Amino acid sequence: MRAARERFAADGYERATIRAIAADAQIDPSMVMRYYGSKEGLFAAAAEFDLRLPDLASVSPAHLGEVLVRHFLARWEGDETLVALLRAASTNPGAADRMRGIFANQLTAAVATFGTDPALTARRAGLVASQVLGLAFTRYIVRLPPMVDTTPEELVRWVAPTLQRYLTGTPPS
Amino acid sequence: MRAARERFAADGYERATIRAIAADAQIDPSMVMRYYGSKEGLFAAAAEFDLRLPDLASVSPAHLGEVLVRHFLARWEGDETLVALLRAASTNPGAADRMRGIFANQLTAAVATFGTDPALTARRAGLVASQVLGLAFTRYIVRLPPMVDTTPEELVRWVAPTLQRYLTGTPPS
DNA sequence: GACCGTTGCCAACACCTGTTGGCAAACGCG
DNA sequence: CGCGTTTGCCAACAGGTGTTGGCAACGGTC
Repeated sequence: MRAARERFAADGYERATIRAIAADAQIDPSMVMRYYGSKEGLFAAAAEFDLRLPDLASVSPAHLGEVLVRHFLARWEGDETLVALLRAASTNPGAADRMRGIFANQLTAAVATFGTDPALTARRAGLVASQVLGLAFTRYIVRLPPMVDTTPEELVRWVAPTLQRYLTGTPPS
Repeated sequence: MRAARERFAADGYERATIRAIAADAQIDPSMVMRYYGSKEGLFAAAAEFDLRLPDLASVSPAHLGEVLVRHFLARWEGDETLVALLRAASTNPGAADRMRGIFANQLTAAVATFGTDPALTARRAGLVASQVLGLAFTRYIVRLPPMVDTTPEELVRWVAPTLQRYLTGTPPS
């Protein structure tokens, strides 16, 4: 399972072969099939993920953005599942589905916990996702040098105000 | 060529097969090889791209963010080359290289045209890239509903202030 | 008309993919 | 011990991949 996540994170869905994963885990490829049924099943099991978002209702409203960026960065650096999902979502419809589900459900739910116009929560969550995923995409996938070289803390300081505005800012005219 | 771009944009690098591209273009797969040498060569030719960034020096400094988002959105909607590149960059190292080059050179150069601390231009460009690519990723690749349903003009209004701050804002303490 | 480069098509190669079935060994339990 | 289940491995299948070479038809040039 760890081997699967590593391969999926490093190579994406199509390049990560069952044979390579099995070799990493020092088992036979057919074992993978017997346990997970198919490659899609394996990926589905490997991409199980919980954002573990904190309860935003108990966060000082002025620090929502900061808390969120810090949380996402920590989650990303500590668990390569999200990177695997991110890579795979670009080419695999099932992975894109799952990513959509994670952000639509977990993130939108979190955004909804603190009082905001219900008609806008989905859009606010979407905008937050766009910045957070863009951060991950440029830092972990494309590896743009300025994004890789910047420390997490510095990124937090730059990006936090963005999320703060997406979350609590007044809608533009 | 058009068929190649469409396939790469829709399927990503590994799923887009030479045979399928050739079938779309109603030619023989071996013709593709003779013209472009290899699949990588074909992709390199198909992914040739110019952001066509406007001259930022001649833009009112207060509207830099707005002009940039609008330009990027128009560029993205009108030419699927960028989507192809974005999809492919997640799994193909060569495509990631090219994407890095495009944003490192073209975008950083544009950011450098208006006076800003040279030590910060790369970081500013990186942050802009993170928001712009995140926007594209959530809208065109993962297709998060709130990002797909929002009109370009509304997106401009939400995102412009973000880019504006990344470009001209004072660095956070 | 003779020549040569291009265009087009077909078949095949070598390789890798996910997936399947069978068969031997090990294990748990009555 | 005996027996059913699990574990592990090997070989093979069927299909798809990028890539190659050859061979016929065409088109312009002298």
